[in-house]
Amino acid sequence: MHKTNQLYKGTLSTIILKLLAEQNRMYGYEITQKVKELTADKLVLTEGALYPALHKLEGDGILTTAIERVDGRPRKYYAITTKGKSQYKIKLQEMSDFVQQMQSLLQLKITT
Amino acid sequence: MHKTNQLYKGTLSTIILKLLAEQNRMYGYEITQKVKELTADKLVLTEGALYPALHKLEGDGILTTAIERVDGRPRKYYAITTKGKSQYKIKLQEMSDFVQQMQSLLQLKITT
DNA sequence: CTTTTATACATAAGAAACTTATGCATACAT
DNA sequence: ATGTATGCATAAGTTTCTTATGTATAAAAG
Repeated sequence: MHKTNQLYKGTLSTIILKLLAEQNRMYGYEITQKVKELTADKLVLTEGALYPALHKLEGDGILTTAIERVDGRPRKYYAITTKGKSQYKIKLQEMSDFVQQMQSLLQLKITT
Repeated sequence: MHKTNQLYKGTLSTIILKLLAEQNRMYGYEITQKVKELTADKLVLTEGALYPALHKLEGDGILTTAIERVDGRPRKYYAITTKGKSQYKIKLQEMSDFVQQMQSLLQLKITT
C-alpha cells in the first residue's frame, strides 16, 4: 500500500469507500491516482493490495462492477451499494473512535 | 489485542513504548492492566499479542529485562533503552502523521 | 477441601492484510 | 525499438495479530 508504515493496515477499504461514496463510480487505476493526488504522493496504493481489496468488497456486496471498453482497453468501474453506504458509516465511526483513542492514549499534539 | 477492529494493528509496540517511556519499568501483566485502565476497558491486550511483541522489542535492543521473584512467582520487568527512546520518538511522529493524514483524507470531525 | 478467579509467564496454529514480484495487454512518446 | 503510462490480475512470502493451549502460584469462594 505504501512505504514502511504498518499503521495503514486496515485503512484501505475505508479509503476506497470514502472515494466511492462521493464519486458515483471509479476504476482501480483511477483510485490509485486520486489517492496520490489527495495525499501529495504520501500514500501510494499498490496494485497487489488494491485489486484483491476491490474483489473482496465486490464479493461482500459492498461494491458492484461494470466493465466498459475505453481506448481499446477494458476498464472495470466500481460503484458503492446501499449496503456499502451503511458499511462506510460504520467504518468512518470506527476510524474516528480509533483516532480519538490514540490521541488520548498517546497524548498526541493536535496541529490543526 | 482487542475486539474486531483491524485499525489497531501496528499500534501495540507504540503503546508499550509510551508506557515504558514514562514508568521506568513495567512487567507484562501490568501493561495489560494499565491499558485497560487508561482506555476504560475499550482496549484489551491479549497475551498472545503482548508477549511476542515484548520479546521482539527486547531482541531488537529496544527494551531490556530483569526477572525478579515476587510472591513466589517470577516477574519479568521491562525497561526502555536509549535506542528505545529514539525509536519511540519516531513511532510517535509516525502515529501523529498517520492521524493527520486520515483526518485530512476522510475529513473526520475532530471532537476535542 | 476443592474449585474458581486473579496473577504471571509462554508458545503454536491459523487468519488477515498487506508487500514484492510477475504477467498480460494497449497506446504514446523517444 | 524501447521505455513510460495506462489498466487489469494473481501468487508467494511476511508481519502482526487472534485463538487456543500450557504451566504455575495464591487467594477467595463454595
